[in-house]
Amino acid sequence: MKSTIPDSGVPIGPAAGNGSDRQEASLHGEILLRLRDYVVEGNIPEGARVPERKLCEMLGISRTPLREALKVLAAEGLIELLPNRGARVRQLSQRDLEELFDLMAGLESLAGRLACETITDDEIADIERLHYEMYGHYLHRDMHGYFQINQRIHESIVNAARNETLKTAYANFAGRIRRVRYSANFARKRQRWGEAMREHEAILDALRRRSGSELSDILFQHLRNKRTAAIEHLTEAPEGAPTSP
Amino acid sequence: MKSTIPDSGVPIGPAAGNGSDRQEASLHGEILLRLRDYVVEGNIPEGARVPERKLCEMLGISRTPLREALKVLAAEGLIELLPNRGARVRQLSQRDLEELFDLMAGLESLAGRLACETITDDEIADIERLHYEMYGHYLHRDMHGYFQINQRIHESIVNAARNETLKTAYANFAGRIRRVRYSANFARKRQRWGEAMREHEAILDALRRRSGSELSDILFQHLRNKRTAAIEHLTEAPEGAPTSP
DNA sequence: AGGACAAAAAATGAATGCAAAATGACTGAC
DNA sequence: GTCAGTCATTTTGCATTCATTTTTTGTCCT
Repeated sequence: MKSTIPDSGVPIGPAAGNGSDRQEASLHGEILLRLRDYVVEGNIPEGARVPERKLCEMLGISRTPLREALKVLAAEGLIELLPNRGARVRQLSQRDLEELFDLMAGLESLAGRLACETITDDEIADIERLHYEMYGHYLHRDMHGYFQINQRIHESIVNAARNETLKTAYANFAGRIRRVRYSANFARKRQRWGEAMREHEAILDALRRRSGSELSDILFQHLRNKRTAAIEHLTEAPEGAPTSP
Repeated sequence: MKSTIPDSGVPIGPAAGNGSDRQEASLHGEILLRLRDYVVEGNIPEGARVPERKLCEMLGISRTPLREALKVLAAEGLIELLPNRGARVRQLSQRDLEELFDLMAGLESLAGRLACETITDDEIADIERLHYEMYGHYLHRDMHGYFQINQRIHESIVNAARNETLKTAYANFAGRIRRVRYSANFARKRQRWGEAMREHEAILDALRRRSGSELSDILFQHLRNKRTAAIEHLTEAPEGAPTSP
């Protein structure tokens, strides 16, 4: 057996009904979007070799635009290209994950600092609403609901920074760890959960006072704690592939 | 012929003696490195259209690997690809520059915070040496020398963070504004210069005390001030590089 | 039977070819 | 004299083709 890609019928057909209405003018752009999603969503096992041929017939295109897309994905850090041996989904070592988490922490910390400069009362009110909604989920021990709101809060902070470049970079790095992040979310223990809630309150407090420097610290520490929990969880339950470079 | 590329004989010959010994196995990798440098160093005027054909004969290759490299450069934000109308060097608006400077400030601020966790006394001593060397340049009003050391200090801090992912991201964004940054360096007025020196002393102080949170603040503010000076300078002298050909 | 070597098969990297779109120039009308 | 429309040329986007490199398969020898 050569193909390492799960052959699930027609995963990404040529003109398969794309749920979202986004459409790229060029073929390689279209391919890029679809392939990126396909990889980010974890449809290809980590470290699996990805024969161009296979992808070509999956996507119903020739190799040229596909290869262009692969180069871009490699530049984004999602896959890696081995010379003369094709592409493989990038395998993130524990160290890579730590570095990525720290980087994300830094970016969100920056977002918080910048947000304090320009955020409006309305925006803060929105975040407060989200916070209380999240608190409800916390009280009901609804982890999934909690986590979705949590994501939206952090997203709101990044948006409030009013820095598209930062937002793009944040999205890029988020994509790299999305697969892991997902399982990491559920790694949150009860104890850590309560802690996180308190941290979120502190975040709101600093935001209300527009104390950028404080918010920056709190956000960084908050995400640092999250990182620790996530990494712990991953080393406890190594999902299929053990971490080895 | 309305080639917008300065036709300086053999700008990047096929096997032109590359000063550095770095060599990529694949052609597209080689091309990518050379084209990136070529663009970053400002050999192509901003917003200039870049016909593939021209680049191909400049580099002595066919269009396929070139186009792959262009896609990657576009993903990196150095150039932009207009559908069916080729590539152009990305023109950075003032807003783009502000965003990039802030992002760089955030990354360096993060680097400082992380560095405080693991930096050794020797590394600090190295930075102190650089600092005093820089102080010498300051006293002698040697702006060029000052600036080179300044770069090395900031580089040392990023290295001390021991985060390759951060370092790569930092290098990427630095590339985007390198052209501007270069002229911005010389924008430093006397007054701002003295200020910068004091800030650098505060940086060293926080570093010695391993106070990550403080260092983070100081670095961000330091780079914020730099940003202001740079943007001011650019709006004062909007068109053309200070050093005319 | 197991391992080493060699040839076949397949995959990758790069070049070329072809259709569609865009650019530019020329012509003609007002 | 200016502007609009049409056509030729150039350029881009993608498919196909060619040349290496890698991987697999098959055979032979120990």
